[in-house]
Amino acid sequence: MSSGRSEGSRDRTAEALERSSCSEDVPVIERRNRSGIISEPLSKSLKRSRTLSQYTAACPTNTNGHAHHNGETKSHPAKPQPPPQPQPTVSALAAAKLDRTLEQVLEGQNGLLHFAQAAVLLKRAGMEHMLLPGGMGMGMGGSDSISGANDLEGASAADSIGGIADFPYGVGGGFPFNPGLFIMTPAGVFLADSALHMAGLAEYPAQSELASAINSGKKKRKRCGMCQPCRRRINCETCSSCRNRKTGHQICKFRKCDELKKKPSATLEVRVQ
DNA sequence: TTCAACGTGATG
DNA sequence: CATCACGTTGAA
Repeated sequence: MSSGRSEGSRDRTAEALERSSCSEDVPVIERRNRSGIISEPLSKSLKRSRTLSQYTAACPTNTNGHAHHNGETKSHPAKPQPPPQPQPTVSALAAAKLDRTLEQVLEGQNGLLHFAQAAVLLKRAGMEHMLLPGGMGMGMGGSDSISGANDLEGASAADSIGGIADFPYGVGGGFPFNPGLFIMTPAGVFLADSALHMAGLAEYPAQSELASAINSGKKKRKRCGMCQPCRRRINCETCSSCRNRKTGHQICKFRKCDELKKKPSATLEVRVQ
């Protein structure tokens, strides 16, 4: 049980450092691992933490100078943008992007499709008419609009669709989709798997998993990457989780995502009818 | 394969 | 309720 806690003092520094400066300027303590884990800002996936734009655009391709890190943990004062690769054709790029998007969306959102993304996916599946009768609204026009993360970001108006009240189509009004196809969460509106089936997207291998995951609530959830704890980059090394990391396999208490603290069921608000 | 971390049951 | 411990997942 209470094994050596001799390390309590030595990591005080790290803790203090972090405490005093929320703006991580921790030059020294950036690497400690081998069960000392410290520095590594969450798992790699969260290093490029899914910022809002990523939730919607889900496209880290740094092509357009649209580097726009929102809540991105800016550990580096000035991030030197790696040289953009020579752009292929727009359509090729868009296609690649879409594939990426799908993957990332499927993974990143715990199986929930963000509305904007869903729209794109549906469109890709030739169902855009279902979403947008006139091809208007939410910033997605023709296929050309897919070419940039911009429009998706624009579409990320969905992000601000905090509630159904803001829903552009007024559920039950002109909205062409069965509301039951959507899952409302505090983070936005997502497509339920039934909609994915309709869109033929269920064929994606991950989909069935996700579907069952959603239904059973059994899938490992991911940190949101945006809450305070998520943005914390240093383990306190003093909490029980840190102390018992070897056996406990738990993230530092101070880094535990707020979303994950909640019960999964509390996050998934499924609208039926 | 390794490692970080989530889920969950057991325990105090 | 907090903590511990283990199994497991998911990413690198």
